[in-house]
Amino acid sequence: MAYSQLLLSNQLCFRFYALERELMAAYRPLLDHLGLTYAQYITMLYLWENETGTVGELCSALSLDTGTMSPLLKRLEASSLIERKRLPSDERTVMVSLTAKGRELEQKAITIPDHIASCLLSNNKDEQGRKFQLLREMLDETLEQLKETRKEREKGRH
Amino acid sequence: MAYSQLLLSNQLCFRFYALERELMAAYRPLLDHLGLTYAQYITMLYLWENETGTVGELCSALSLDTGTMSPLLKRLEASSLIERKRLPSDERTVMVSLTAKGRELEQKAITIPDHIASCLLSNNKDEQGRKFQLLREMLDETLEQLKETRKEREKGRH
DNA sequence: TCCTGTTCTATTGCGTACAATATAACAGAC
DNA sequence: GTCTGTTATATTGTACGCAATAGAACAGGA
Repeated sequence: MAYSQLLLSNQLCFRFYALERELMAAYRPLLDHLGLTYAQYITMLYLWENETGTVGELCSALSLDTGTMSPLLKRLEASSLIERKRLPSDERTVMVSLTAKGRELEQKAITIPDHIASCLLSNNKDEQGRKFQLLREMLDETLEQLKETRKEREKGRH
Repeated sequence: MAYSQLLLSNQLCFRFYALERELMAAYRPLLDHLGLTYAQYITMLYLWENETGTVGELCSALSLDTGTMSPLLKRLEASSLIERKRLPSDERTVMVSLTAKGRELEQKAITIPDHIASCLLSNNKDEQGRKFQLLREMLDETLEQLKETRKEREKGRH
């Protein structure tokens, strides 16, 4: 027999894990229509917002590893949505920027947030709106707490 | 310039995405100690709780695809933590069960939930306890809503 | 200039995650 | 018993996600 803390039904983290994948499943048909994966989508979100960015800035903003970002950017470049150019001032740095085609794609994406919201919301939208505001705050707090704990852990190892 | 709904900072889903990976990062050093990944860990959680299960039951309980579960179980079997046997009564069905070694591993795992909780909690633990109760409820509601929407979407396609 | 250490990106290897497909075993109709 | 359709699992191919490593470019000191 299992210890109660190890029961799946008691695990907050399993809920996050399952919810994240269910969310991705909600995005998938919408993003298929744009020819993007979710990781590629948030990369485009960053670029629609900032026009350009280095690989490091993208990794940092999206909390992604270079081992994920590097091939992802190559695929976006292969789709002609972005360009990659090394800076003349520092040949180590790769600057990523939108192509015309990449900029145009934003028009196709603007309906996505509303569509996802309709998957998340049920009946009484007003109450739900307040609830999601609260949820967002709790997620931000939790994320901040996790990052802090992680930093301390990593500091302790040096 | 980007549309406000497409701003990363406004996206609830990006928070889930980032939080899920930060959570996995918190688990990783603990699970490394057991020689498990998170997906393998929740599979073991299921088996510690239920002793046995078919591949389909595991997939359903953990919301995982057979394409994920099948090789995962092979790795757990290679680590001698589980056994896989086809049922004599129905040769299509594979029954998964714990080995003695797999059952023993639970002892090493019982400290993990407390450790993760300490990564999630900050100062005033009492208030945080209530907060996480609320968070859990909201995650359950959201997950339920997403699954329902998904079912309707899939029903609509047939 | 040469050496050393750092920074920035890319690559490799392993383990998910999932769509699509394959395969074997079963169940029922005839 | 054979055919047909269904069920349960496995396999293949693509794309993350991340640790570890590699490699090129830069910065500063002797």
